Amino acid sequence: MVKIASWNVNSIKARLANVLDWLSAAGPDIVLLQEIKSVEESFPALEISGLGYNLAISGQKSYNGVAILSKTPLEIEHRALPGDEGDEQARYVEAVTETQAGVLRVASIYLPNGNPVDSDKFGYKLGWMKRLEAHARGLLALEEPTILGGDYNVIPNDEDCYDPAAWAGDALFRPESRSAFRALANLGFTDALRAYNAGPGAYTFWDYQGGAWQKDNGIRIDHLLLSPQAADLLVESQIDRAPRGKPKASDHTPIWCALEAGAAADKAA
DNA sequence: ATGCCGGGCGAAGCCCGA
Repeated sequence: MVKIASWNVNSIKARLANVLDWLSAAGPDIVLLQEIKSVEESFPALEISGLGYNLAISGQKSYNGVAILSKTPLEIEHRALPGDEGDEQARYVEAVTETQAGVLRVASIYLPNGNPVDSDKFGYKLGWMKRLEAHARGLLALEEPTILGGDYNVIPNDEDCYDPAAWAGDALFRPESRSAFRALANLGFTDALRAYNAGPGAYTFWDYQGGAWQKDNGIRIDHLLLSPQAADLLVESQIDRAPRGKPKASDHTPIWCALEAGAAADKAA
């Protein structure tokens, strides 16, 4: 079984102890990190490789930054999302790795927030999503097990939000954002969590403010999208709430899925 | 609640996040 997780850590330096604790406790094989807020040179590589992980990093000073950790060696395919050479923000890294469930292609995605919606940030978000859809179309044509995971900054449906009315108009909830997310998913991806968990209350983010965690005022914005070949291997997917309740927590908590070779054959039998 | 927290930067106070 290969366990693949995604976690927006909101600074890898501020979160190092929490991240090391969780890696040791949960033992994921592959981890997609977002908002590391670090360039590659100052990423705590020694500490993380000490737990047996190989690294693929697309870093940036102060903002953004994504990484892939994997217990099997990584071959980097892309350090940025194709389609705009002028885009300087570190929000995408893609690699392939040979696991016991076969060769997997994984991408760590930090999709732009897009607020405020009357600024060019919203246009940047929607443009970024268009580029992601175009790239994902090409990835699907490869017919490989592929996982596009990360902080999508999109609340897909009303049930993914504690109070839809409070989020109406927000860039995470605007019809344009949700429509773009559906267009991507509808190319043929499986939302791993929703394959195993129906209904409301499956949140991955709780604001630091207003006691959101204590009140469970959460939203689901971190997603694992699986190509058909990856979905055939899917055996489980969950949100791990434990890290959000720890001291000095990130405002996001990890989401993970498990893939197993021969899962489709087992399901059919 | 267009920032109540929290992080980066850098050494006060602003930028940014969702």
